Amino acid sequence: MRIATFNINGIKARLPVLLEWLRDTAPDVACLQEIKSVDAGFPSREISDLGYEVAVHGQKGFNGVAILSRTPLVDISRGLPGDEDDAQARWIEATIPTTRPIRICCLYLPNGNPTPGPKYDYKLAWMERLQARVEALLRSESAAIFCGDYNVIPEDRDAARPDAWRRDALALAPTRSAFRRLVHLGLTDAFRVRTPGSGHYSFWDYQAGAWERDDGIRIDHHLLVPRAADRLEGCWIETTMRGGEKPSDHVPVWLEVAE
DNA sequence: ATGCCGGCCCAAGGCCGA
Repeated sequence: MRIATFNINGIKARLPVLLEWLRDTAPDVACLQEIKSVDAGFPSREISDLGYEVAVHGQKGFNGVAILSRTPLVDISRGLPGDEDDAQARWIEATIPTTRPIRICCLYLPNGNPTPGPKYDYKLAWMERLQARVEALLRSESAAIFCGDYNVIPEDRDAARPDAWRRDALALAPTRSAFRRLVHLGLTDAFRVRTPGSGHYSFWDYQAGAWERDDGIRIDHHLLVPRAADRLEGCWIETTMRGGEKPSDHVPVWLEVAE
C-alpha cells in the first residue's frame, strides 16, 4: 500500500495538478494539507470520479486537511484532541479497514513564526497535544502512522543552509526537542531510517530562486508506530513535482507499507 | 531580507505561509 503526504498549498489553485498527479501516480491513500477551503468548497466529485473516497476537515482561507483513499475510510475523526477552543483545521484521522487495518493521521503542524510570541506558543502547545495523541494510539496498539507537514526541520542535515534556520520556529531548539520527544516514544521517521544522507528536501520557498539553487528543507514526514514500522517497505520524496507546472512549494513524500 | 513569491479573502490591498 502506497501512502503519500502532500501539502498542496490551496486546493483551488492546485486542482489540475492534483488530478493529474492522482491519475499518474495512483496513490492508495493521499494525505493533503493546506487545502485552504471549507468542506463544501472541496472538489470531492472530481476526486471521487478518479476512484477516491474523500474525508475533509476544512476551514475558510487557511489551513485545512483531507484524506483521499481508494478503499473506504472508517472511524473518521476531525480535530486534534486536547483543546476544545482550537478553531484551526490541522488534523484528521481515519482507519483503512484492510486485513491489517492502518490508522492514518493526517496533520498540518503550526508554523510558529514569529518567535517568540503567541504563534510559537501555539506551535509548542500543539506539539504537546500531538504527543498525547501519539501516546494514546500507542496504547491502543493500532498500526498508526502520522503523515503530514510537521513544519519541523529535525536536524541540520535536513536543511541546505542549517545556519539560516537556527533561530526560526522550524528549527529552534524547543521545536527540535519536542520533535525528539515525539520520536522517542518509539516512532520511526520512515524516510530517515532508509536514507541517512543530507540533501533530501520536501519544501523549497517560492522566493529567491530557492528551487533553482536547491535551497530546501525537509519538513514533511511519515512517523510510524512500531506495529506500522514493522511493515515499512519504502519511503521516498517525489522531488520532480517541484519543477513542474504551477507547483506547490512542497512535494509529495511517499510511504510504502505491507498490506 | 521583519516576505523576493504565491494563495487566500474577494475585488484592493492586507494577511498568511516557512
